Amino acid sequence: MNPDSQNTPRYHQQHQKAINAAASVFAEKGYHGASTQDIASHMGIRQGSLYYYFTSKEAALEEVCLTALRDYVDQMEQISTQTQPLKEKLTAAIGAHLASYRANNEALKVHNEQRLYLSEEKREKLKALGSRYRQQLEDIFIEGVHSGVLNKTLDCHFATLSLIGLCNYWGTMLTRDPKLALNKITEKCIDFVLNGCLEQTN
Amino acid sequence: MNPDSQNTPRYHQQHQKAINAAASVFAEKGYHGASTQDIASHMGIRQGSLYYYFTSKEAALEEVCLTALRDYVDQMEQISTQTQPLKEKLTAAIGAHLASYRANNEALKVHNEQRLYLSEEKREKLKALGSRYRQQLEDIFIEGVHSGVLNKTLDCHFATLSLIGLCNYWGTMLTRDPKLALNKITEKCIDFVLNGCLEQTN
DNA sequence: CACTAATTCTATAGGGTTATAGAATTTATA
DNA sequence: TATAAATTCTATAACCCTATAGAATTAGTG
Repeated sequence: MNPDSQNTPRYHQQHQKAINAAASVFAEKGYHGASTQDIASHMGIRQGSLYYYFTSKEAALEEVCLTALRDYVDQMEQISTQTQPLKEKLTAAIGAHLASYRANNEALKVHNEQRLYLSEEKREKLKALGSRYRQQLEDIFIEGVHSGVLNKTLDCHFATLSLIGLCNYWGTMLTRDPKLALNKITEKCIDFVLNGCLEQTN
Repeated sequence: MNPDSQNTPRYHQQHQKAINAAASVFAEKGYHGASTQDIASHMGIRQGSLYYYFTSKEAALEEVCLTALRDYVDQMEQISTQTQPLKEKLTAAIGAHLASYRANNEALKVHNEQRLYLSEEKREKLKALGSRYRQQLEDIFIEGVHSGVLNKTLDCHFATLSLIGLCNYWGTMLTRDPKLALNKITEKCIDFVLNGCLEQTN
């Protein structure tokens, strides 16, 4: 394969199709449960032809995870740099997180559930992107504490991770049950994170 | 195999060992990523001999999930039927949940992450147990609302699922990072769930 | 249209997998 | 200790899987 044979429009288009097919198949069957045959069938080519677009099955998983994270981090970056009140920012962040699950973002599911099956080396690449995302979310919390909206004693790191855990949980639910209403879940998540469950005693 | 050859003490002991080995291997490599060879090696027998204890690899996964849930539901049952104030009950429930992760309860992790690879038929069996657990946790929330400790407008079902999502997230973290302190995480989870992040305005 | 480059295909090497049959061995019991 | 029952082993059938080589086809260009 010529080194720059990958610069044709068709290559880009098919490559993207391959990543989507891999995301879809990995999301449904898991990395080890899916075969390269499954991915090829899903995009209507033969098993062997897939290797024109991926150097290996593991490389396919890596690409799926990377694209998922990239889209995701970009979105978060936009939100976290906008100047708006905390609640709105948090709403935007949670909404974006959940919406991308509902938008059948299979790649995101694959990243969350399957990335551990990557070699340690490949996982390192993902970590950089992942922690950037986490940091931006954490910055929202920190800002909220400084502005006095959030509890002074809040452990922002813990809150950030908890919110991610919560969103991943409900994100999975949203992909699993199409009857769940995205905006209702989003609202409830925000209320849960901000107010907790206790009766306010004021 | 004689139908009641499974009533010897040795059979029970080895069967248990097999379930533990399967849990451990499935937890590390995932259901499809693990081979029956891996499980057999882990308990020091040959691959073929494993089939004296499991009728199939899938049956092994089912047994792992079932035992995990059974232990778990029993624990929750005890907690939810004790008469003590809400906060204590919730603390006990969260503590038990997280502690069983930290106690290297690999079976629980397998149940959460791998049960979708079971046939639908087998998953049905798990659902019954699972919803019993969820119901008991939800009862704690409902009781809290009635007694006036929790917010009157709280969606108890949503809160229950969110708590489960939160605990599963931190549970996974606890198994992944041995440096995390169980009691601190437990405390923080309770605080997060009860008070949320907002500054109280009283 | 002729020629080249890009894309896809077929075929296969070299593995690894589950599950089973029947032999060998260990354990329990009379 | 002999005998039966339970447990484990070896060997293997019958798959499925990844990755590659080289041929065939399709698309792009002068």
